Amino acid sequence: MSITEDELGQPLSDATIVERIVAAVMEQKLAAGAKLPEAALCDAFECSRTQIRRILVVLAERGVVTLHPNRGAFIASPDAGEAREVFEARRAIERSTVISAAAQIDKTALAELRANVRAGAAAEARGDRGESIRLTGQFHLRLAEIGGNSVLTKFLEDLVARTSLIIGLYGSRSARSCSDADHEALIDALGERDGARAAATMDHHLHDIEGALDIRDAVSGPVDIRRIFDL
Amino acid sequence: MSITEDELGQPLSDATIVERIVAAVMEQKLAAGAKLPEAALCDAFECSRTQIRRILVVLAERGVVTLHPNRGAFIASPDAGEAREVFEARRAIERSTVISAAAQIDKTALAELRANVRAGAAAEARGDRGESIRLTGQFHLRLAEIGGNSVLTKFLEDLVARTSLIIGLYGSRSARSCSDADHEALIDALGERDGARAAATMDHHLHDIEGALDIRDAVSGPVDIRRIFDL
DNA sequence: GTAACTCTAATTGTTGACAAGTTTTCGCCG
DNA sequence: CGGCGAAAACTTGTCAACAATTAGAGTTAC
Repeated sequence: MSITEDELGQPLSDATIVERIVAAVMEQKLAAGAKLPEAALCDAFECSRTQIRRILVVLAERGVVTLHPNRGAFIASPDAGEAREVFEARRAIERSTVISAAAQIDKTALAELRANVRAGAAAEARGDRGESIRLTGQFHLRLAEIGGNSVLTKFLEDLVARTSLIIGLYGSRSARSCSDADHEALIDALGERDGARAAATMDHHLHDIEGALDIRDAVSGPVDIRRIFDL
Repeated sequence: MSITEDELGQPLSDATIVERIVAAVMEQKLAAGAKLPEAALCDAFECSRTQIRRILVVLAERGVVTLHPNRGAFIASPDAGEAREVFEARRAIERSTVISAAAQIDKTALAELRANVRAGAAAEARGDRGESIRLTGQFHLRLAEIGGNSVLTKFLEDLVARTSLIIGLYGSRSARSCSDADHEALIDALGERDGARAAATMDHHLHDIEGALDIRDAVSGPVDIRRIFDL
């Protein structure tokens, strides 16, 4: 069973394949550091190597994939510094998107966001961690879309995917990535069109997520085995 | 005479060629809408079509180039909506970079920024518009580097290049893109490590630049010739 | 038992030829 | 003379074969 199953259809577009790979990353089905062999991708998506190589360049440009010359493509694994930079970048961007969203939001959009939170809670309840993570990412992206700036939304898409990798790398098994309570507080502020409060809430929210992680670089040099085992 | 003239050297790296094309855009040597034929680029940079095609994908991903299927690559020409989005994105990002920069800046970095302003003024005085524009862009990027967030810096690199296109499209011939006075005010605030003031100055500065432009879409539909000539 | 070395297999990177599509040119007709 | 249409020339997109590099297995020596 292939990932795509395009039912005898035409070849998938670049955009579609990129989206599917990014989605797999967000659902934690592709972990940081995973190898992406060209042949396997060609096989899975039933496409040519030319197309896959082009797609890998795009993913590398987005920071989701790292290309090692002559060794191939791997899902990126952000180090501690990059992880912190991604969160700082998200705070900068989402502060802006959420203020715009507060100014523009309508009943329909609010209902949509509430539905997202409900669906996320349901996924969490039934233990579908991948879907839960995907939905919380979706929440932030929907917010950016409501804000109406496609340039910022595109930046945020990349950052959300990279955040999934960071949570996979530095998060504990139990901790939730985004709390529903935070998202609800955000929705409340948006409902009252209170941009400043929404921005403050978002800033707090992102700090919380980052704070719940244990962002430290693994020691890469000559490891002191004795130290690790307290000998 | 080729653009590169690598003096019998090894083939240029992807990164180098991308940088050179972006630099040409920033210096307004490549205007919005210009066609980039693969053959011409291969010729100029003395490289293979494979490499050029890969580079065009990267530039497209960065928003500097637009790819029209079966028609080739063109320097992007942002419409009015995109232009405004780019400025809003810059305000979001540069607010953050400038606050970080204020917290981290030292004498060396300050001197460097002052030198940049002087060089820009000199270029302006001798009428080297390209160099002047390049240097003002450089100023903003240097600031981001001082801020120390490479993720935001990379985003800003793309936005600065796109801003050059926007200024080329919507700016009047005479207007300067970035005023030296603004940059000096920024340096002053940074020198006093006053992040909040630096952020406010930057916000003002970016609004000024945008305000000096006449960002309107050319009417693309059935043009009313009579209206245009006031008949 | 381990470390270093070699050889094989597999994967990535590049090249050149070919197919598909688009622009331009040229000729024809109104 | 201007507009229309067909054909040629050119440009882009794709593919398959080939070259280059690396990972891994197996072997040997210590």
